[in-house]
Amino acid sequence: MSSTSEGTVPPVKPRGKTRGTGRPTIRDVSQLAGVSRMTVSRVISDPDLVLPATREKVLKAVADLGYVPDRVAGSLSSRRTGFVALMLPTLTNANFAAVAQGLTEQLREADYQLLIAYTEYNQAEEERQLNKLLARRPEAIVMTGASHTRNAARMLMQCDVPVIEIADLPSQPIDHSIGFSNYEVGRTAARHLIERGFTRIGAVGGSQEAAVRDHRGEERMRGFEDELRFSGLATDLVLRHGSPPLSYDHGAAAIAILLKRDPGIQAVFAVSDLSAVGVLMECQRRHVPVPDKLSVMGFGNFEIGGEVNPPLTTVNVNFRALGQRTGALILELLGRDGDTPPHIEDIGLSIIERASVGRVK
Amino acid sequence: MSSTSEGTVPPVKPRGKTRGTGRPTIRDVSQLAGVSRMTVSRVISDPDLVLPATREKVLKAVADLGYVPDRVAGSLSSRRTGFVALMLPTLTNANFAAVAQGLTEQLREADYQLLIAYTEYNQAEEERQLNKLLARRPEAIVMTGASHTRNAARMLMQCDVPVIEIADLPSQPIDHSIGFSNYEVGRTAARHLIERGFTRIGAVGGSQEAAVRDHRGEERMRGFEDELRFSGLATDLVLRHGSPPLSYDHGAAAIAILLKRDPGIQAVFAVSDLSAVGVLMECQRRHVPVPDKLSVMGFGNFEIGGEVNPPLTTVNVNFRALGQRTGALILELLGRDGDTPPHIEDIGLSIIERASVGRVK
DNA sequence: GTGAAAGCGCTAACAT
DNA sequence: ATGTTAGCGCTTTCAC
Repeated sequence: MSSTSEGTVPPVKPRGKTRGTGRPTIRDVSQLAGVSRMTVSRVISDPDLVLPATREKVLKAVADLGYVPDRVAGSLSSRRTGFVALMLPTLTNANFAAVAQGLTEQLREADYQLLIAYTEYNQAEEERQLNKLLARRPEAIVMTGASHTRNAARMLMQCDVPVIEIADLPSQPIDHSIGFSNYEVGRTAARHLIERGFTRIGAVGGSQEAAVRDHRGEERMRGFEDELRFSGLATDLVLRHGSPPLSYDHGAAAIAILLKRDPGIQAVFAVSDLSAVGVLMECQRRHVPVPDKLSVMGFGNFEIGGEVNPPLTTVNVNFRALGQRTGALILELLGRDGDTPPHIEDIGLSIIERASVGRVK
Repeated sequence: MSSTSEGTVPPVKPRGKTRGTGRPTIRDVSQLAGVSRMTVSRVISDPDLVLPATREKVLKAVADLGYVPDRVAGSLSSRRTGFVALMLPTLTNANFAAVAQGLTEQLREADYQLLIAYTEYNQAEEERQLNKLLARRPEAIVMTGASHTRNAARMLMQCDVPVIEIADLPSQPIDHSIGFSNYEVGRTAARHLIERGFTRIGAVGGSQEAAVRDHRGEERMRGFEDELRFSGLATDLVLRHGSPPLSYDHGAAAIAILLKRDPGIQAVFAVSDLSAVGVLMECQRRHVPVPDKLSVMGFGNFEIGGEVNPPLTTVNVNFRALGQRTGALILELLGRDGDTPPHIEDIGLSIIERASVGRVK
């Protein structure tokens, strides 16, 4: 690690804008190796096209110069950037991060690179970010969510690359879509609680009056409330409170409100596991036994839900697999020439039953 | 949303590779507006350089055509890509996501865009990703961590853009650095527990034999162990177990081992809050009262740590601020011409005292 | 305030 | 298997 005692000085990074030296270009490599620039280009992109002997000469020149190909120039010339754009509401949510992870896993092999933008759940910001993404000429665009500004939707329609809307099955897909129905998540959760005999059932989600809104979460709440209504149950314990991103403290505050509104509440669904864990923690503090007194259910199958006491029953969607499927679809789409009909896929959902939900005896 | 009854068909996204139509270029705009391409370029990049009347004409043509400037071409020509590269171990860690968030907040205004790569705590992967990042000609490079392969270090030395190593103060910084000492985190945590009178103190971290290693976490363990030793305490309860990324289940499994090794253990430090929360949950299940029987301390000030019962004492580093400071430094560096001396900054750390740590009476 | 010419570093297409 | 030519869409530079 440290320099030898021979008086060798540790290497020092050249600093500032040393224009004039600049980085080596493909031309420098070609001159050093005594071949044409095209040969160098071939060695980089498809080595088999070149005689082993020539290849070695070139590779040596590349190594000696520390040449790193310029994909900016390459992209312009070949009209292939190798970028896939990904629009996310936020990075600080394990499930969205898992989507990015899954996508990357698929795309890495094929040498595509993710260009991530995030909106903080703000549609105007989404439009602004989309513009910047489009300027980078991605070869495919992945949008999380199906709700866009008028302008953003137009831009997505007009751009000549595949668009994939994920994590929400849009009623009017722009192009391709892989996801699940958040509305069904809500209904499924409600059905699960109703089947277990509960009649005083509540839910906690975000306020629809908040400046920041989570359309997916609102859909889950709507599905939940509808299912209660269809089953002839009251919906007065469906609470919309606070603004996204909803986390632990949201659940803690919300359950306090509901317990006050009706101390006899039997079960509650939270739009997110994080919020549900908040409910659980608040119940611990108030010595409200879960599930004996109150059953709690969440959404998203976040890791923490499986670790708390009691572990949390949750509606599960495999977000990592969602990212992987999306990546696979992109590879397929970009492999094909010409026309491909829209691919619409529901990856479904499941309930993970754990101990936080009981049953009426 | 739906089409009118006038027989208007809903717009349909043109699919496949409709080469021939293609996107509008600056030339299309210039022709439609009846000006030169340079004038269009000026309207895009610095509108004040152009007469209001001309500007309006151009803007109208831009809107009519749905023109989106091509930054690939722009980057090649101007030799400014507007990219800042960010290398992260993983996206699925709230603190690293917070770094990205903080960075973005700063860079957004100045129209820089993050290019994120992640390594899954794997140095060979880091080198591969670094190559791909460099090919995109970022104007600055942010590396998380200070431990690189020989090749990666060389590439970072040779590239002619600022390099900032963050989240770990390197002993041999390549260029700039903003971070904190993970070793000091460990020592600080140990001191905190020792000051409270504990003598049978343990720690849980990752195995150094694992294929995947977290050098930052290992530093924290080293600092912790050293401090115990300096204070004349035994280190037989310092447990290195499992491979990163360490999460809840790691803590749960590790504390089980330590409780077996010495049921009299009084306090434990976990390299990460997630692991510490796992310890807490396992203690709940085993009815080991925290902090009365066992004190627990973590690192990272993850949100969940403040929500569990009892809330977790932790060593806090403001990662979001770290990202912001890094963004500010980059803006400063890129604003300057020529030479800038290395900027080395310790953002420090603090202890957040909560109820999970008690005191010997 | 606006335009014309040249060229960024690479690759597609064709030629040998 | 390798080389030559032309040009990707923009911005720099300099002229008017």
